Amino acid sequence: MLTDQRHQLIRDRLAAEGRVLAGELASRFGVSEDTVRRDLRELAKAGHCRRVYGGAVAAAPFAAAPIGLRGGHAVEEKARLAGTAVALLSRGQTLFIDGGSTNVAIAKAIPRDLELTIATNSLGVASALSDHPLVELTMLGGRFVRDLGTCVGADTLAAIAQLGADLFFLGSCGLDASRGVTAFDSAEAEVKRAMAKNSAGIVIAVTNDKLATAAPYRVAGADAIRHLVVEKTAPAAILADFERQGAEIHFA
Amino acid sequence: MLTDQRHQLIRDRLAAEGRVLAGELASRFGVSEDTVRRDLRELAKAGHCRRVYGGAVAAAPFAAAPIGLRGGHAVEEKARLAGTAVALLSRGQTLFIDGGSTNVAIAKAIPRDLELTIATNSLGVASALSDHPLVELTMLGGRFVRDLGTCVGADTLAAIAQLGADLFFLGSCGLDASRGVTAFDSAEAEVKRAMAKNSAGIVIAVTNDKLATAAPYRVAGADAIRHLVVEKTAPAAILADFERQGAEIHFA
DNA sequence: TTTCTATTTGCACGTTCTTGCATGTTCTGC
DNA sequence: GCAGAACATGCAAGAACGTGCAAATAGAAA
Repeated sequence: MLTDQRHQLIRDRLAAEGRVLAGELASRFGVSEDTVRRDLRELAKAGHCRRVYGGAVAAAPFAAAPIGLRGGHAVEEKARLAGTAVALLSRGQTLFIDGGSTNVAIAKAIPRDLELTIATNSLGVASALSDHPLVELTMLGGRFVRDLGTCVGADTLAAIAQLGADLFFLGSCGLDASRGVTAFDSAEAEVKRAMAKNSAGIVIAVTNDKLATAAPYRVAGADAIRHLVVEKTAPAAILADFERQGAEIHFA
Repeated sequence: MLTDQRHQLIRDRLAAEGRVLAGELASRFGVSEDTVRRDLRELAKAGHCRRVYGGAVAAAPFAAAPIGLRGGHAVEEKARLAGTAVALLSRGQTLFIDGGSTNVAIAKAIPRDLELTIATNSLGVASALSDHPLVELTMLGGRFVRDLGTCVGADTLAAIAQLGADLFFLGSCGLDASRGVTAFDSAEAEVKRAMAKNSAGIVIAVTNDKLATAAPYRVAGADAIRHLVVEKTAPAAILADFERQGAEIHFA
């Protein structure tokens, strides 16, 4: 196994789970723990992770994610959500992924050996996927909105209209059992609606702070959500409301 | 087996698997590992892959390589070219910028206080511009080509057809006074042609190694070039040919 | 075809890199 | 504070590497 390959796999695992254990990696790769420790030391030196006793944890991705990763605190939590979310994927599927830091984390967590077709209007997601050799990637162009890191507008909508997907990873929004899925921006909401319309199922992965909140623009009803990926500590009462409307709950 | 044939097979394998092993390729092709190493060295020099101990991995086309010292000179030279190229810009202009590392350098070099409208099909250029507050940015979507870091295809062409620009920064191509501007990829050439058609002027910034070279697909004649940005050490004889056909030469 | 030249290839050599082990040190949980 | 795990460091074996050189090969010229 190539050193570089090991490094990549460790980074994948860091993106998916937020942490790695030296011993576990050693047995997985079939190398000594010393070698793993050397790898982790180098990755830490390059800023890809932070070394801790027993392994390493994901570092705040400054350089890796130039766009729209504002929430630096919840990095590890988002990586955990992402790891659970990508477990929903299977080979050959077609996905819509829109913007938001959680969706960037999900894009990073997608295994490199998984064959997928993905369309996204997020520059961050596209960048994260640009080194996944088996992903057929379509960039949905349009007017670039700096604050969101995504493309919106008529061109974006026209491109979406020509596509259909198995799953739509809907990100960065308000989420309320009665008001449904909502967005902060009109044009953004329009794009999300178009993606939702052309998808067989919607997946939403959220941290607790998004639960039971709402934004001005409505995207879809809560009953449109097929998979809801949440933290272990999410309030059961809120989740029950979504579950009643047909959502499948996945705990990260 | 022909050298070019081997190179192509290696590139195919890199595209499919993201990595290759020197020993594996040697036995597969029936040549010595030395030959394979030479191949990998050349492919790496051409930017098609990154050399690692034991083999090579697919190159990240537009990823900034701050650590790599190998291309240190080229990076510095490209930054100098970029600085000269952005001096051609003035407030309120509309630009097309396509892919290539030189264009990413140019995008980075654009002053943050300059008001511009820019359309690009390059993920790297878009990322570089995503923190320029006064740039109105349009992402030209389409099928994403990993090797180029750009979007191509019918969607891209359709989006370009709706736009017009003052200047087109045409990147990463072969450049010859008689054969004109050429590209390595058919779809890429098509996009460049569309951008050229809808632009009032073409700007090309090249390092010396691109001068007097040609690729299979023709994009435009040498007489279409309005501004040619070159290194100070560029051969005067070659430049004279371009100047005769109407290009304005700018030394970085 | 034959000859000449330029390129490619394989081999030998010395060098560099990676890796696992041994050693001694540091950290964590009890 | 103690025991054990995790760690850093030094070291040696082996693999991978680059380079110089000669043989082999391809392509052009005669």
